Amino acid sequence: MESMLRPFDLGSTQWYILHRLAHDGPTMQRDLVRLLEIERATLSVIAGALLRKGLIEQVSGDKDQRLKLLRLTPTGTELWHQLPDLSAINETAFAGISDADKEIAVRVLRHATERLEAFNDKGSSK
Amino acid sequence: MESMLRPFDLGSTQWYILHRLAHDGPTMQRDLVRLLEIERATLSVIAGALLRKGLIEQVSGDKDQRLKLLRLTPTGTELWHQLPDLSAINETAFAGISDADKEIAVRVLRHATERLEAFNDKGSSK
DNA sequence: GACAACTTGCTAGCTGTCTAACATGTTTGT
DNA sequence: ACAAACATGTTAGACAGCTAGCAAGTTGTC
Repeated sequence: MESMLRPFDLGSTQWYILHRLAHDGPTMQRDLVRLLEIERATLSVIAGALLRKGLIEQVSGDKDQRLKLLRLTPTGTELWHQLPDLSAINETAFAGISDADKEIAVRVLRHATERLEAFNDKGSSK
Repeated sequence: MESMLRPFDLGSTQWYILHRLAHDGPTMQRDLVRLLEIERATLSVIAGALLRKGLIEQVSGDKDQRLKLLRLTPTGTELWHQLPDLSAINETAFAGISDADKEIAVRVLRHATERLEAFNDKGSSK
């Protein structure tokens, strides 16, 4: 994914943000934190990169001045349409693997993740 | 893993390097690149961090002056013995998952990785 | 022996991730 | 109404990873 995006000077998380803005319209920064499951601070830096490149705009909310809305600029929209189709990545990776096996893999990883998060929370609260 | 090592000011890859040096003795930097499957440049930086902290030594080879041998210092050995047991991580993550399911998960991920690497190599040589 | 090719390591610059600490704005509770 | 608590975003400093390009040592070929 990184290597397909490199010619466009984009990273994978930058792509996810553009994807969201292109498909679901302007989005609150707060909500992107939940959607992408990254920290506020991480998003702040990455959004800063997209801002710097002029691909998105950041507008403060009306009612709640803390909230900031992210939205594609015309430049950003134009770039989005020029990007290659990344679905080949998924198809390449999982071609020839049965749905049953994919489901098992997902389940194993999800359970491991949940257990490690619980373990970590327990340890840190002590 | 990161959160268990944080109190000791170590990152996960730093731990892997110490692990190798503690269990298998001094190792050539070149070989660590293969063992950890990271780039030369990445190892260079991380070894630099361990050097800075005085946990390892870096010695140029006799015959081939390019080669550098990494080895634990007494300080590094001492720290290693104070580190907590990280095997709990593995046990926590995969407790209650059958061996068969674990094997399937490993297989799915390995195949996906191999296919993506092949895909990537093909694309870049064009 | 000399020059080319390869190997090894390093630095610079980028991406992404995190925690900690801070600034601001909103809500809540007295 | 004012102070405390909570929410949102930013900056700073770490860690880990990558590519590109440079420097230096080794090897191989003519």
